[in-house]
Amino acid sequence: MHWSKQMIPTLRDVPQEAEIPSHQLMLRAGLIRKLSAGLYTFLPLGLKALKNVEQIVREEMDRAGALEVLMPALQTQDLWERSGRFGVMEEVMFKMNDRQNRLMVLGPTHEEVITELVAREISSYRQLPKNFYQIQNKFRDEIRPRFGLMRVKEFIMKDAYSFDVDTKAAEVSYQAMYAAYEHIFKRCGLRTTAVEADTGAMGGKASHEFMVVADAGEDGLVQCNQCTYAANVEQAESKGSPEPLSENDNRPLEEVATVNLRTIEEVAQFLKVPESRLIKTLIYSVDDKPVAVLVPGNRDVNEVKLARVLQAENLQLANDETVKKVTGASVGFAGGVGLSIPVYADLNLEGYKGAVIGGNKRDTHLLHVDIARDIQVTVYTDISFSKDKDSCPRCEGVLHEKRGIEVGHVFKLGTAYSKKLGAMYLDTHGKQQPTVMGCYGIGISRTLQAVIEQRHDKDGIQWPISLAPYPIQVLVLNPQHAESVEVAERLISDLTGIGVEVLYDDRDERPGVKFKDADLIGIPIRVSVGKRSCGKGVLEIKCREEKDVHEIKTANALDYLKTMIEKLNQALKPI
RNA sequence: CGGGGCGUAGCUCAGCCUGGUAGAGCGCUACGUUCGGGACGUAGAAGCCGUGGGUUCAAAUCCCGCCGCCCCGACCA
Repeated sequence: MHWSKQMIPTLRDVPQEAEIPSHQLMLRAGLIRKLSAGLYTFLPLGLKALKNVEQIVREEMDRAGALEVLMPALQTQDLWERSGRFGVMEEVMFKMNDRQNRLMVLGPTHEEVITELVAREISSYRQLPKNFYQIQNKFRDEIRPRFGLMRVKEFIMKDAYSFDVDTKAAEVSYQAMYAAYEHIFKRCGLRTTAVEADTGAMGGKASHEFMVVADAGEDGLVQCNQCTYAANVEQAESKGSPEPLSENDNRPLEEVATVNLRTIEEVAQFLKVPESRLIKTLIYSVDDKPVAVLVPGNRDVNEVKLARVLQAENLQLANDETVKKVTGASVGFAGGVGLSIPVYADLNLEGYKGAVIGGNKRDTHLLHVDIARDIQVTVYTDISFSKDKDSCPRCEGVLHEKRGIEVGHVFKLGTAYSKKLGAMYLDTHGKQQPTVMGCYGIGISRTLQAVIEQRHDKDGIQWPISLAPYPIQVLVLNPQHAESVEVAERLISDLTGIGVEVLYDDRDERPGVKFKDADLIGIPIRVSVGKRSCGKGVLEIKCREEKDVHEIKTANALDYLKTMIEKLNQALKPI
């Protein structure tokens, strides 16, 4: 492909709209252009790379025995009513009416559609297991699209759904997908970390997210420095901090005036104690009943964990009025002592002594709190967020907090959808059973951007050869120099002959411009031809990821390049 | 949706405070000189100053509304 015939609108300046490196580079390298917030056009180079991701995903899904289908993006609302998810998902769905005034939605995901299909088509254990996948556009009315392709309103996703006869068989399907995901991301040149995750609005029993560790990530995760434990912070078990939080203090409770000091920070500063010495008391409304929640002053309540512990449908911080009624004081002075509502205390607080807590009285806190002595705790349980440097819940190691981009997610769904939508089969005894489901997503477009986020330098993208729009780029430094052109075109024709697609920078530009653009768009192998190299009878070959330029005799160049491509491919082979 | 910022040429931005001829660099077109890491000269094209209203003799500039975009938060497979 001649550069002059391609459409590669590289930019010298960073567009104002882009903040993170991968987003900036996608725009500058001419991969994408924005139509509107959260909506992007893929330009030719971006589309080629995207299709390469798709192809890898397709190959690995096929290899894992999944069957490709394509479901409609446009769906009827009643399907969502039947699964009972219309309520939870309504906010993110684009909705419209057809000409018969039926309410339609653009699919944010496809559990409903596939389960409906399976309900109709599968009726016997003999037809199971099955795993269906598709690569298709999903639509979500995101509250805040951001970071280029990271979070958008329309994006490309691979979603797969497995159906099994029982939990044990479903586990096999789950593991097969987990393994396929490891292969996929490895082939994409990504380093990912699989973390235990919350299942959120998907429902279901267990899940893992595949994270690309990056500062620009939207999710927090913790990872053990010794064992393999890693989890989303939403989910991570908290074994607490290794540092001792309390001191041996057997003095009786004592009131202290804390006039207008409401926040943990203010009180800690005033009393000159570390924030961890305070006990944070929060009043929650749980399905309209108040409960008190106690966590160390330096930790935050994890509402996901809390909701799980309380088996709550609806959980929110209580309003000021309730707080006053329950504690007798306004927000800021609530404390766990002497409350007549259930008190849930974080595990980290067990055995706390010498603590400080709100006095349930305006402008008052209590000193020398001994939680066992002074507070009627209903139960100690894990309800706070894990923090950097917490002890690992699995071993003696220490957890480290990182940011991650979620590129894939695998869920064990159980039978919730199959029961609601009637995806039943007859077992060997002729009994009706619900299929046991799993679902597995990969953000294709997001993965593409995550690769750039992880593989770039100050000059531009560093594509893995598996995703690169072209594996090789040939620069003719001076198109006026007939011999250069001749040498270049002969090489290109040789490469094309063995099935290697080449980007040929034939533009009448100064060499510097071509070098800069080559680095920016990140083609893995660069071959330059100029007067100098022609004089020596060599070609200059450089790997985008390496510094050194290799001078290779023109006659040997083809073999050299073949080996180089092979080597680059080899490095991306899954184990 | 709450908080913050920004909308002026294709891109990056100045001009706005203190109202009076719409600017720079890059990019683009033509010609010439150049030609191994984003060249130089000359001549050009290109802007409803986001949008609607108001104030004023006069608005890119001051005031009000709206729209769009970006960031933080809340929210979210």
